[in-house]
Amino acid sequence: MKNLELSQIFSQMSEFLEMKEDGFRARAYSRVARVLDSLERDIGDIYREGGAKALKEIPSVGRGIAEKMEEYLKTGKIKEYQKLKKESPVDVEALTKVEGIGPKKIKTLYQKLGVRNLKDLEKVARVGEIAALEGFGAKSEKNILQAIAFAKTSKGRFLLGAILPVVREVVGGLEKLPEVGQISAAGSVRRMKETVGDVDLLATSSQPDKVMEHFVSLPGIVKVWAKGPTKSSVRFKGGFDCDLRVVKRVSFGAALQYFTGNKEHNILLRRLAIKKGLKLNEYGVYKKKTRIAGRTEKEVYQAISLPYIEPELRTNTGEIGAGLKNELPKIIGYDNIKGETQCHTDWSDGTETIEAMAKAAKKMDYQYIVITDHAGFLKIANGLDEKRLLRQMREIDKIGKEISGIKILKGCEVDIKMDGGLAIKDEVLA
DNA sequence: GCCGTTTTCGGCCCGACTGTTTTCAGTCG
Ligand SMILES: Nc1nc2c(ncn2[C@H]2C[C@H](O)[C@@H](COP(=O)(O)OP(=O)(O)OP(=O)(O)O)O2)c(=O)[nH]1
Ligand SMILES: [Mg+2]
Ligand SMILES: [Mg+2]
Repeated sequence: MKNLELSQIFSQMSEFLEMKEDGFRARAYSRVARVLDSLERDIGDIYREGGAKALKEIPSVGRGIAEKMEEYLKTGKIKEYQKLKKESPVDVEALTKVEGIGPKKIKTLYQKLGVRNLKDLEKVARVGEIAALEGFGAKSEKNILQAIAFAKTSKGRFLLGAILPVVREVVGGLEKLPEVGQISAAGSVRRMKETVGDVDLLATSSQPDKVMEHFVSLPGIVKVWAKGPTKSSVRFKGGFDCDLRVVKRVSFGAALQYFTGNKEHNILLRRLAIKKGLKLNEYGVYKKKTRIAGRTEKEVYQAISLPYIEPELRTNTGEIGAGLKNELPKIIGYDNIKGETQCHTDWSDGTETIEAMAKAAKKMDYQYIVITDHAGFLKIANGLDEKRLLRQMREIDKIGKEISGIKILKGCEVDIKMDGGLAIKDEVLA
């Protein structure tokens, strides 16, 4: 699978082109890198099956980039990339990971100080050579040194499941504030992407300064990257960043749309707005100077002739085209889930009682819950033997009569013996 | 470099924060 390799090469080419002030070509390469990152299929398979023609059918891939993909798949090299790299032999991948360092600064640092990699950068910053540079100063030199240190301890992307508890905690810390109105997770967390690069949060308030002041002094923050009245960004000690945006109530929908992304989805919406003679930003949809939508996301989508699109679908994979034709798929929501079919209780290795589990399921509007504790010989999970299993069944019947509005069903996660048979007799299971 | 039921040429999303700058470039979301 060469998708990742190609994406990284095109990302670097984008930075090199930006150094050469070729902004639009740079954007084309950066776009195609993002497309490759989220491409489900192996680029090699696509090429083998359909050749360069199939490559060009990938959005944002045209003749030029298809040729480069083909060249890489055939030879393992891209001449254009090697040429750019020879012109500026710098490790753009590592250097751009330093917060605040981009292609233009890399160019200056290379041309004036010969900086090629992180080590070089740290060295020239330590001896004060950066501060003396035109366009830089004492502050930027200090920031660079700090940012290098944080880049070294950065953990990259996080699993959604690992970050959700943290999101709840930070949201909880902000909710306490009387100045905070609405608050919501945004970004890749709200889109429920499997991995997230950071935590994005949106709040409404008529006193944003107070909210921001509170935000940047939350416990566990090790660095404030930026702080302003509508946008602040911090690093937590867990190695992840958190961005907070604060807007007025009237802009909540537009801001939530903007901050939920993804980036390409946003750009497509904004282009759609332009086509209609409108302007879309995080404050609303505007006709000339007047805001015509912004309070809710639905309002924003409708103002540009689209149905509401669920966050999970905002991935720039055809959802806008589907929306225009009213062919959006229905996604399975929490309220579509009718019951729980696998759960453990304190009868085996769970922590809650049957009654507590049933009540929790009822609270979630489930119609039924199946109790499936371990059963058989596995002592490590406190598995039920036949006697206890039968006793549990009687208990389930009893609790079922006590709690109305939910059906408690009997089941179990039964061990399989070495000979392939089940560890509980059929008569008991039936 | 990509793209098109307004275009095969001429556009390409739009705004916040910082530092260094006397008016804005660079980076980031
Ligand atoms: N219009 C516009 N919106 C952007 C741009 N960059 C980011 N955004 C919006 C959409 C993103 O989903 C949102 C949050 O930015 P992030 O960089 O945190 O991206 P996101 O959370 O989608 O992915 P992540 O998992 O953090 O890498 O901000 C941009 O260049 N233009
Ligand atoms: Mg994010
Ligand atoms: Mg972010």
